[in-house]
Amino acid sequence: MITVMSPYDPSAFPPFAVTVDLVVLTVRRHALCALAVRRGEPPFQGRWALPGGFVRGDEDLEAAAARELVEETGLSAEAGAADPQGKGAHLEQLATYGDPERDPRMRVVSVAHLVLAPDLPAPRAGGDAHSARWAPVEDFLDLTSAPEEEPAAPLAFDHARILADGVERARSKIEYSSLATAFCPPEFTVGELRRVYEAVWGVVLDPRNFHRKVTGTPGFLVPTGGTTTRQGGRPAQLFRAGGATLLNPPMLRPEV
Amino acid sequence: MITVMSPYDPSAFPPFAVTVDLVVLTVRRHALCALAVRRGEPPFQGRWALPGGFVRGDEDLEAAAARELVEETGLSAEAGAADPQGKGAHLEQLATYGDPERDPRMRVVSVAHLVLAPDLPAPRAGGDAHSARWAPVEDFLDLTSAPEEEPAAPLAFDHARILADGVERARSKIEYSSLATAFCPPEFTVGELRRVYEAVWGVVLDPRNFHRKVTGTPGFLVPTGGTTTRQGGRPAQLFRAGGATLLNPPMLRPEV
DNA sequence: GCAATAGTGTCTATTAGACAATATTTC
DNA sequence: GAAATATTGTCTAATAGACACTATTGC
Repeated sequence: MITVMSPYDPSAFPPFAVTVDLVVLTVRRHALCALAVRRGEPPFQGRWALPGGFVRGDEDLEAAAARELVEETGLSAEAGAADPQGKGAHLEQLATYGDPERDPRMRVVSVAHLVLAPDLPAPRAGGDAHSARWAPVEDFLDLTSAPEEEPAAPLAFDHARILADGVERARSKIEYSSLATAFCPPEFTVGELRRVYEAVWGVVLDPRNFHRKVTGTPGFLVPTGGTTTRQGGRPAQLFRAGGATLLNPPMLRPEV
Repeated sequence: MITVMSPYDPSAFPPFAVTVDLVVLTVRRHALCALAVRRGEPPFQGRWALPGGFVRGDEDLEAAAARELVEETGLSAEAGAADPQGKGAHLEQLATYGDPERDPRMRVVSVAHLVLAPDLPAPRAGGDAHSARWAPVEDFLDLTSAPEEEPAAPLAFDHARILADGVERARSKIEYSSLATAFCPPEFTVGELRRVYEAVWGVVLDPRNFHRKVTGTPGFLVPTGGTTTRQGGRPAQLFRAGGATLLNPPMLRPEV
């Protein structure tokens, strides 16, 4: 006999676990890197995975993501348009993954979040994660077009797919938003911002046209008055992120 | 005493219900319209709501959304890049809503999906929804900037927020993708496509520049050879959607 | 004829991208 | 001085948007 559930009767529903997984991206040494933790338990014991964990019974999804972020990295997160000057990292919801087979133990729906952070000291292994590390996203994804290549460090569960979606979101979003500044420290130079774009897109940009473009886009950058020579060469002006979230005109990714 | 769950032990997790909700959009009579159903049970009995329902225990999220769509509208859905010629409507995941208070009865996490469909005959009331209707999105949202205005038909739960997010997704996505064709029948004219953009964006576009732009964007439109006079005036060429999903150059929304 | 819609052509202001030239530091 | 990076300027090809004009239907 088949029992038809009343569609809005919440007393009869299949049991789900809900988790948040985090795609935490940063730029280090000219490469787009993701945070991974090593799994200490089955399944996929010993494999790298995205940080994450269960959503608590009285906790909002975004709060759960922010809590996991603090536990895994010590980073405080600021969601969405809040925090323009960037004490905390940028956090936004990415997508939700609910294939019935994605966790071999039971039905788990994972709400993935994307975090963009400035270059950080080595991650602290949070909670019971045996270890944590930053690694170039190519190590996990094999973004080369050679189909026979396997990723150097295959991720557990469907986390490679989630990471790929997060990377693609970051790559497209820095085109039309000021989000690239989330990868920079609170004060940064035009050259540092350009190296963020170059690392995330994997391209080389003309420093002169880039400079003219970003300084000419209203609301993108605000000069702080200071200068720095930390890149060598002529001292560069320091900027902080302006209030604009949507860039008009957008930055154009070359060779599309 | 506080019990700390092992972060990856799925035998200890708070109970969640997982639903899918649908933002189904179409263009009728020059207006962007959304599908709403009238709730037959508490809470919010008698109020309009987005169609949706529980995800089954062995069902993928997207499959659940497609199933609900068929049940509520009879529309078949084709996800993502599949089905370029459009028997089925376009379906994509929108976002996930999990505020602990969003359903007064218990913890419900809803994975909202966005559906874009051509103009359809009157919706058939599906399942136990007492009635269903298309209504201009402004009826539910109050997109006028008058803050004292209340929506004509306030939606149940957090569905106004979900609908607003879906409308914004549709508005931005037709800029840089060929998704506007999802609002058109399998064969359509440039003028019909232009009226889609005008309705979704709420603007008036120059027919001459629009024509030059869309016919000059590679992969956007493919002429079928036929013509029609269903709009009156000089017969217009018929087109179907080309294979391109990303438009380059993008369509530009005026007065941003 | 008039009204309506479709489609082409032309002009102009703006812009993306190439690249020359200059400025200011460290070594 | 050489090398590195920053910053400004100039040129050119492409483009968005305004809008004149022609084409083809129904009435």
